[in-house]
Amino acid sequence: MRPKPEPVPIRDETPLSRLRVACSSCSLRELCLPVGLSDEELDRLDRLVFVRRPFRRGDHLFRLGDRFQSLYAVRSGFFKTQVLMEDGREQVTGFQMAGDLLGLDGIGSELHSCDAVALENSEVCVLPFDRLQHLSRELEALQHHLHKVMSREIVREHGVMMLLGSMRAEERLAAFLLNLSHRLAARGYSAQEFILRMTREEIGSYLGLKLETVSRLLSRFQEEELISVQQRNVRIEDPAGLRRLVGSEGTAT
Amino acid sequence: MRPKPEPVPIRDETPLSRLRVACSSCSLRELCLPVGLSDEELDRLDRLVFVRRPFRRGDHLFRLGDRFQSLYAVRSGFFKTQVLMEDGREQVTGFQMAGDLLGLDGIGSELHSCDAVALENSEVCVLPFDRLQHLSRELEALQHHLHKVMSREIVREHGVMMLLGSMRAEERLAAFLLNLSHRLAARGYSAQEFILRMTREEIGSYLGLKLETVSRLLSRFQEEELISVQQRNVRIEDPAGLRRLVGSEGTAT
DNA sequence: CGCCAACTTGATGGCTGTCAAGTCAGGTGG
DNA sequence: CCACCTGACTTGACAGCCATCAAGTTGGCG
Repeated sequence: MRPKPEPVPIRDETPLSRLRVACSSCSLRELCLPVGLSDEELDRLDRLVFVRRPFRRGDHLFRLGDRFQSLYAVRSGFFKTQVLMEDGREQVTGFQMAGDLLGLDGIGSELHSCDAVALENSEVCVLPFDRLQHLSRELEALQHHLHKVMSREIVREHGVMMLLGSMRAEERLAAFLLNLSHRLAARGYSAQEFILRMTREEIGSYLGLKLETVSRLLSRFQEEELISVQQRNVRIEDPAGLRRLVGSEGTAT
Repeated sequence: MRPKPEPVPIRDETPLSRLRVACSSCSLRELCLPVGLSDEELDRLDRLVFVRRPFRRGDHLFRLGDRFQSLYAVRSGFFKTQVLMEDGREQVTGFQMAGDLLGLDGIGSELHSCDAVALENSEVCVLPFDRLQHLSRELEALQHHLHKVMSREIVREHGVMMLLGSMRAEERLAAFLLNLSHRLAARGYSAQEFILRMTREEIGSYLGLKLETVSRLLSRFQEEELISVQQRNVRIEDPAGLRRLVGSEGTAT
């Protein structure tokens, strides 16, 4: 059922793979963990981060049941996280792009409680959690930021619960498109035009809908001139119209 | 629409209301923040916790938009948290009982992003967050436990997303009843027989269902001899049968 | 005792799921 | 370079689950 992952050592410390990445010079600095750190603090964070080799579409960053050791910051590319039921049903719990953190689910039980899968060729920064925790005891700004990141994840999930529990299909999809647009814009990409990195089925799983419903709604949004869609290429033609559909700012992720 | 709260100072430090509560002697010690602290560490935690006066049914512990200052540990009673949409729709995001922590949503933005409402007469311990954060920089065990609590909240919400996105109505309600039963059992109450502290509408909101659907399903579960229900009194007659309905251990909160 | 909120139960309808054919695009091999 | 093949997507017809609307019923409380 689930393809065997290529064997990827969690902490390969050989000189070549332990290529250092400088948070201090990373373009994602403002979106990722280092927010608000001083130069000296950034330098200390730099010393515990190391890049892991790239992932290809379909590769698992971690799986349900894997031992938790590190958080991962997406450096480039796109991931999804999903939880599974015994009968095989799966629920996508989020889509992560550059600057987003992965692995927070594992802290509580020392085991990962979901799967993280690359949706395209991607690269992550590895943050060994014990060292991160140790450092955050010394750097107040880092500690505070880590707490904020976790809190924001909780708030994001509240938004998803609202979406799944109280919205109709068209509201969910409109909120999803607006959210994607906002997040891409925050990373310097076009808010108006973008490429969906996930399938209709993955969107549907995230939104609690079937892929046919997602497809039908995308077609209908196009007829109503809210968007243009061709395969995975999307252009938001009428953001205000989409916002009207949702009845809110579309803040849910 | 929303009843005006009775004015409740967030930090009333008058001698009477600042009754000290000893974590070290609290019966919830094993469920709440102090897990794994030494005597000396417990003592230091004690010094920053103080009890707030009781809440009555319907009182707000905090509201969307309130300034975030403290976490709250439920000492007795029952709360719900909910998020609101502009058009008035609301989504219950959780039910909190003794030992559960409230307010994690506020850390990220310094503002609370949901409402917390007492479902019955209740009492909470107030944990000023800046002092908690400061102390957790010195006490590794406290720091680690705080991270675990936040991580577990994220995992809990994954479970709710699974519930809302991938389960049918009867599965959701069965999972809900099993979860309530487990949590009450963990606190020393009967796992078999308990009182629902929330209305059918609140259950429905949490589960993404209408109150009529909840009511119908409870009746059907009773016909099928899975439970006995009379108003808010519930007795689980056939936990295995409920578990079979869910297809999983019913771990979602 | 009477009121009201909470709850139950029935009838009906609509949104979204299910099943079934197609269509399209990209990649591979001849 | 082109034909084929496969996975992803679209679209239609139909069905079922759950929402909606509408009466009641119950229990708690003033």
